[in-house]
Amino acid sequence: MHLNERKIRILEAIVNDYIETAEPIGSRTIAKKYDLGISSATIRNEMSDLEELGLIVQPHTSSGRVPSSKGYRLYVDRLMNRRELTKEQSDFLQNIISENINQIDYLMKQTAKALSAMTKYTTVVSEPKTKKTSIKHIQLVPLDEKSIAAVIVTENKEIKNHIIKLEAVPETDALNKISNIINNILKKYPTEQIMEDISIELDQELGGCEEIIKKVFSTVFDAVKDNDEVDFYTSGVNNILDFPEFSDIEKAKGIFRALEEKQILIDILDRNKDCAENQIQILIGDENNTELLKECSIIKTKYTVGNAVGTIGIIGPTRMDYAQTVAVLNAIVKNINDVIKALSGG
Amino acid sequence: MHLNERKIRILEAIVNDYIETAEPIGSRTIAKKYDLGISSATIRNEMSDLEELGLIVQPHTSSGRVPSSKGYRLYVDRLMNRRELTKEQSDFLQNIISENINQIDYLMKQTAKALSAMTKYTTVVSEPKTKKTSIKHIQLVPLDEKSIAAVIVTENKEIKNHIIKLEAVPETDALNKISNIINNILKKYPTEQIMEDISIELDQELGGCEEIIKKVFSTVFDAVKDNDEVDFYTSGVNNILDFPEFSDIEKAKGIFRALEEKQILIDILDRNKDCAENQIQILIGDENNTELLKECSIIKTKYTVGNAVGTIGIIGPTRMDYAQTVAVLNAIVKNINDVIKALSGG
DNA sequence: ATCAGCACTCACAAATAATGAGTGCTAACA
DNA sequence: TGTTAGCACTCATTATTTGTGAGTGCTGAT
Repeated sequence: MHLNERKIRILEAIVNDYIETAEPIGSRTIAKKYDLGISSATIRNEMSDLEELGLIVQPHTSSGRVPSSKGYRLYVDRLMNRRELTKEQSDFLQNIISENINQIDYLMKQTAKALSAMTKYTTVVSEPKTKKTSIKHIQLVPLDEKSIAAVIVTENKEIKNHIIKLEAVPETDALNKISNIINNILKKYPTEQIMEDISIELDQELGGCEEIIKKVFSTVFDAVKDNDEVDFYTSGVNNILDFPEFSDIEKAKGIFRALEEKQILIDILDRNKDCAENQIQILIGDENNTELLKECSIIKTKYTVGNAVGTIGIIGPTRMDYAQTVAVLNAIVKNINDVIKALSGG
Repeated sequence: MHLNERKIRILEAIVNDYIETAEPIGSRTIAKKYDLGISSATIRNEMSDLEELGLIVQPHTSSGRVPSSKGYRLYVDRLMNRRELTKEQSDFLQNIISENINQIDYLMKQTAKALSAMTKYTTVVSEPKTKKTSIKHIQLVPLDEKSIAAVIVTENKEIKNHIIKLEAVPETDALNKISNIINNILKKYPTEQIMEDISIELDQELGGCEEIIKKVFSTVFDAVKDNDEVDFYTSGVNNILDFPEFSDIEKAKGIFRALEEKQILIDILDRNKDCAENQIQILIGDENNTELLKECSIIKTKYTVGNAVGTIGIIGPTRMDYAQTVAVLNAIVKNINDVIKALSGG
């Protein structure tokens, strides 16, 4: 059966209408609402074909049709027209994102907030991560009589603090000296090697601070190791409840549960290693392979900070407004890249 | 009308039953289920009195009774028996809370998680705050060619990082020297005074680093100023959906909206300045003065870290299990105090 | 005082009917 | 041969009716 132009126009009408109304749509409605120049009976015949092609489905006999995953796929790949944001919309993004952002995590938070506010969907922004974190600089700072903080700067400019307990805390000057020794070691050997065998390093002249240095290294490495846990920010989770398809409380609960499970989100967001820079990926319905999210679609893209890569994902019902969301995502990624350039460049 | 012992026993039965079943309870049910030695007709008469006293209400004529806010109040103040946790329960808390916690925010997160997991209610833990933050120590750390981080240690041992952009970043040794100068200034004058007039300080010998120091101070003070924004962690928000009283999606939405509004939560949690250490406060129903949360109760208590004070709050339906929740909260506060002692003492 | 008994109320559930938006199929028409 | 008017049929949704049962308040006997 051939998928002629007319069938495609009808499919388009169905998708657009369903995105708008969330109600199954019938032949008569299409005939009245969209000026296709054919009667409802003809549309009925074509719809029957579209169903046979697996592009639309009937929730039950004698109800209107609804796009299937395959139907959305076709729509997204071939029919969806690139949309531009209005002036107000891009101004809104501009304002939120550029406003005095001086730290990555704040940028992530703001991005998530802006996206969920604009799209009315749920947004997840994952922290930029490299495969292996290598440490660039360590500075020890006194906290109180019995503890110091190790401030760690990683190669991609994350800053992490870790508290270390000591019998007695040296003077600030001494701490600076120890920091220096540590940094020299870091400069000389790659992080992994030190992690493998700390003792190699301890041959050097350490000015009688072996114990502290050992403690610092072991704490820091523990921190780096458990660091493959990805952090992310979620915003607009409650928007879920505004969609009629999730007004069934059990469905809503399921989605909430999924959004609560870090691992589920990580798996989905991470599935873009194959994907090119600045490209937007769309997972429709069960394409995300998560039972709890099988009625959701996810639109996502990578963003990079140095050689670290994070992901921005927008989660909505399968009938989400793909064109609009893609436009918003495109716009925000551009803004983010500017901010990041400013952050790391100057 | 006198509130005799029998009336009180009946009220207690009503409250206990309603906490358990969430269903209005009638005289016959009480007579059958609770061995009060009186007939349903007598109970009926007494219930009529209890209603007149405002302690119970009827959702509609010819339905069972439900405790009113006043009824819960009486229950909480006079009837509720102190409960002890079972061995398993306190072990559970012990495990979650004591497990290698070395930073306040991690402790907060774990606490929120543990409480919501145990109680099945929603938990909010607010960050310990002092009225005025005074800075104890500042350490500058190189980040890249154009930026440094100011690591700030406050009097109550919070650690904050702030990125500062510079034309050119000095050597590590020079940064250490500048850090020293800054710390000397901090030692000499109270933070507020420096904040009021930075220029006072700049008379001193600054070794030609006026510009950097000025920049550091202004960044840091900005940070300290906007710091009166309280951070907090929320956990178990989705538990809301498990209560039949919130199975109406509009009600659930309202509560979610309230829990999303930082200011609402802050207002409620902060309302314990008058309250003694280690005391548990209970806000029943509309006592929290928040329209959206008028069908919720809040059980909360303060905890202190140094001279900073945070709050732990548990939010549930008005028919929440007060006795159990108070017991859990008591137990966890004890655990937390131990951890905090370990954190700051040694 | 207590309580069995009785008439009454009213939310809720089940059963029934009415509605209407949708379908597929057929036969006539351009 | 593609298009379409017409018709019988389906079925979710809504409204209506009819129990049912857990509850009440009141009364009069113990």
